Amino acid sequence: MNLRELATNLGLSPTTVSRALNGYPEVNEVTRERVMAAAKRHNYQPNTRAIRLATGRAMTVGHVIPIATKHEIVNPVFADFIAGAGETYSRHGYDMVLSVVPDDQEAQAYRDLKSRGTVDGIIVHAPRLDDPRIALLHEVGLPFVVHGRATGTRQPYSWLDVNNRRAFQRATEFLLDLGHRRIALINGLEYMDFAIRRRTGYVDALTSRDIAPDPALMFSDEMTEGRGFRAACQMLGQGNPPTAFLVSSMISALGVRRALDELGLKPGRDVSIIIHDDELSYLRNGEDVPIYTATRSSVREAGRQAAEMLLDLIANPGQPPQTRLLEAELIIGQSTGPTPSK
Amino acid sequence: MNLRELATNLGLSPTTVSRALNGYPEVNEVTRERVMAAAKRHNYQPNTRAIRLATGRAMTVGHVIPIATKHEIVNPVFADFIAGAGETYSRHGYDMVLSVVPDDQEAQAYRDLKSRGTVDGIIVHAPRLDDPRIALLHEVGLPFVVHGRATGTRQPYSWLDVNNRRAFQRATEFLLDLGHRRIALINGLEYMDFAIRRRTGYVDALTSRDIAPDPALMFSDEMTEGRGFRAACQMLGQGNPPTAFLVSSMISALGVRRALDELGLKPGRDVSIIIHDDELSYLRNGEDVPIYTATRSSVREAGRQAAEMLLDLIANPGQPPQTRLLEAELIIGQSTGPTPSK
DNA sequence: AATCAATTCCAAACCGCTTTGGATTAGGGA
DNA sequence: TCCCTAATCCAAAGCGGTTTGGAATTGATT
Repeated sequence: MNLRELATNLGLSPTTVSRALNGYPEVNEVTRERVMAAAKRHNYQPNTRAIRLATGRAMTVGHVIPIATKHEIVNPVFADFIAGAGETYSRHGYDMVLSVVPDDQEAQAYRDLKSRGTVDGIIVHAPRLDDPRIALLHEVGLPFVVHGRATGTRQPYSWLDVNNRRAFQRATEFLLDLGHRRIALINGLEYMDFAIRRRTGYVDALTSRDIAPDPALMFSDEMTEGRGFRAACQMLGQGNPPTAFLVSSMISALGVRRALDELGLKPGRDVSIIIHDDELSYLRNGEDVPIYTATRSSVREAGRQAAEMLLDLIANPGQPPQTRLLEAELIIGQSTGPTPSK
Repeated sequence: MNLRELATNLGLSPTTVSRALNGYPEVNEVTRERVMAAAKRHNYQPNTRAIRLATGRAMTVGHVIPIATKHEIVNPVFADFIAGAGETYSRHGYDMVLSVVPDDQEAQAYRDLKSRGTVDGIIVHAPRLDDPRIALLHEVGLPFVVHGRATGTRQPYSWLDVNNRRAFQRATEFLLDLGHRRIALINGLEYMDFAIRRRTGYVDALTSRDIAPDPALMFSDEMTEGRGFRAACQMLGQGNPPTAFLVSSMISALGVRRALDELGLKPGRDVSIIIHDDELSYLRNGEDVPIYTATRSSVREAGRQAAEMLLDLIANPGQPPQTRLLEAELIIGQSTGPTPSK
């Protein structure tokens, strides 16, 4: 059932039917109701392909997922962010397309998305230091919102981010207040923007209490269980081991915990741990009471809001870039305690 | 730059240009090369919206992600499956759209996808016992491939699945061979098809050795860390505790491990653990040597293959349903050992 | 009664591509 | 030389909607 059929069926022109369904004022209310009823009765759904061609809008937003040919790791935060963003899109009648591309073809992927008219806008994931995608998307002329920020970028752009610096500063201060002086940082890869900001927060907190950051206590790598385990083992095995860990990810923390287990150390008693908790739905920080003390910020909510921002940008072109900084909560769990008197 | 411009630019008709670019035989090779060169030079990309309308094909496949309004958990396997499927799609010039919908609107989502012509085919995730989506999609007339199977379904349909029954049967036998008699099963929700099959494999292995399955050792619920922890605590706290655990998910196993830690039990020595390992990229079972003994099957590879199957189904309609059963490997890690003599 | 504006509807153009059904030209065989 | 086929190319008709620019009708105003 298409528009033309419906129209002849009603004894009306396609024009009128289209207008009736789309709420234009130049159609009699009585007629409109007739049309609406007929549309429902015949289960008429306008063909998206035709709408898109006619209006020139794709009614679609794109998410590009670069797959590294080497260590092909999917961002664990991705699924929940997508779920949040997806909610927003469907509520607004937008589709979401995911482009999975080898990471060396990412730029071309954006260009194609634009020139083929597949999407109206883009969400940029996992921004890095001096991320080239921002300049690229400006050049290409596709509205976009970055989930995170890209230190070093000159041009203004729209972003939504968690206040990573502040979160890790507060977490570090919390540990300092508990008496810890040897605080380790198990961070993500340092070309990732969030990792840089978290380190900054950590270092700031230490130096403002006249503690020199110890490079031996600062680790940054992919946030996997294995890397977390190794880093923790190494740090705990050295002469002057840390009494507390600040860990950028729940998953790395699993590894840290395993290291503690192997050494017979109990979190919260022998060693303190604070993690950053993205509230991933499949890896909750405890069911009712938090297991880990954590800086917490829902990545799904970030997805919802980033999508809202993007749709707004698409609806109102020429608008100046929008930014939104979310504050993480510091929640107290069972993984932190005063420095053991030894 | 669109087709018409390119054509006038070349002094040709749009017809010829279209045919030249799409490899039709009724165009002179010399002309074709001229056209190709001009297309590249002007960076011409055909508008997908127009192609879709003209050809009637969406060049898109859909994945519907139902979000439960209650326990809104995103399938942890989802991201990697999508990554795998996405690779296949981009290689074939297909787009992937994700529809995030409240779970009570899932049926309508499929209907819309069809009647609005948004997609050419669908991947069905996480099938259940007597899953109604299969009959629905047959009725709607949209090609689809199920990732998993749906016990109880009469009509034939295309699916790709891991041999869950066999995997868990072998794993159970392995534990039996090590001398274990009290083997616990920490399973997923029992309305999920895979969970049913895994239980069947487990029960079969036990009964064929004349061991009656003990309901007190069989747990099934959402596969979260918390539930795994609770189940393990409860089982280990009872009079006749298990000496081995068979766990349906890496994530549940994290909880089981935490329970063991709290009781001072060491995996592989005091208690054995076998998990099912989907080879999630962000939760590897050890970096080089496996931590857990596991039944292993890459969900990303499943995504790749399921997508191939679907594209094949789309390209050759009227084809009988295709099925593919992947065998899981049983890999030996450090989490299993003989029953402690005690 | 005549005029004018508002209301209501429609025909046709358009979005950018594909595809059908020729038309034209060149080459080969009788 | 004439006819037929093959090789090239093109005009025009879709695909299924939206949107522009009227046309017809109605009602109010003078």
